Amino acid sequence: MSGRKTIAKGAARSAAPKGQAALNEAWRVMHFALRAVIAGPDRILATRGLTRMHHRVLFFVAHTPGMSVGELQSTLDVTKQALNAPLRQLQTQGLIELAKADHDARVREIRLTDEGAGLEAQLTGEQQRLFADAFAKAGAQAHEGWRVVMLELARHAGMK
Amino acid sequence: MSGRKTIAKGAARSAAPKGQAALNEAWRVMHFALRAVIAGPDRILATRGLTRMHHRVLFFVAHTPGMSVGELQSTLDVTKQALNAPLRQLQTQGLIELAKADHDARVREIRLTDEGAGLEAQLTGEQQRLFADAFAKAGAQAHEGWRVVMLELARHAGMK
DNA sequence: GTGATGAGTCAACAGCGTTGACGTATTTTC
DNA sequence: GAAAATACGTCAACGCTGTTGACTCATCAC
Repeated sequence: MSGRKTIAKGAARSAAPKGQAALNEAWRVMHFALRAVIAGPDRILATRGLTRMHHRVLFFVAHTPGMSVGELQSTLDVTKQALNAPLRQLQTQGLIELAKADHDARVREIRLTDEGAGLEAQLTGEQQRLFADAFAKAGAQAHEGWRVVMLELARHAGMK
Repeated sequence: MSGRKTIAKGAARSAAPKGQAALNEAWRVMHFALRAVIAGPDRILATRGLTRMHHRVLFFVAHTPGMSVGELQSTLDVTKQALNAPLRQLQTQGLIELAKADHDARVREIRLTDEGAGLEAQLTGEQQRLFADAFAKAGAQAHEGWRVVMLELARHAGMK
């Protein structure tokens, strides 16, 4: 690992490392990219005393309003005990609402309140702004290339 | 910024989502890609009763042989107590060696044994194989695009 | 009515990190 | 050469976040 060149930052059109070096770089870069995307939401969540678990709840409920507790549980693949506390906290903070379902009074349907929807939008907005930025600066072709490589990687993880 | 160079998008196998949909997709895809890259090493480590912390140790020691315990500690940003157990386990499994430094008998220099180096190579090899695969299937232009976008994202995380 | 289901709760515990306090060997400082 | 400072190891207490297990309660299905 010699003192090779450091990755050019602004002008991203620098020469790509070749062969083995490229593979060494890949994992590192992905790590930092991931951290960048996570950092924003985490910071916002922390100010409310919320964690990534809360974020996950907000995320899925935003995409599937009226989701039942059980559905959310199996979606997140956690136990109901692990879900209980975050759910209550989100509720008492006025970010989500639990209401009995019409068709079955046992199930409780989860929905975002206006404030919850606002927070969720803020969180994913923060992430999307980063992606939009990166895609814009990198150009359409780079965007497409990024996408193809990512899908190729994701194939191995049974992406659904 | 985007130096206009023509990148053939021949590798694109499906239509890219446009606008907002593309941003929604990005985070999902990145998630799955990450899982794919992590899955292999995790599986191998699990068969030996090792965790990601052990992996991190192997990784850094492989890149900087003779590293001291203190250096490793601050590199990983954990306490010495948190490092102690994994370090001993790796030692008793014969994957690393701790030896007194010549220049200072207080510091212990960490090195991989042959077996440790073998495991480390297997772990990163597993990851690199995935990347190499994805890059090969996606094509050189896609690889370059991927790289540019990732660096653009990573910029926001103070990549060093 | 009986039994199954969705949800919530209490309790015990496990993993993995933390802080704090000490012990020990070795090096540096004066 | 005695007194700090340093590098490492270890014991103990604790916190966070998840788990499994057992139980209650309300509601639904037959």
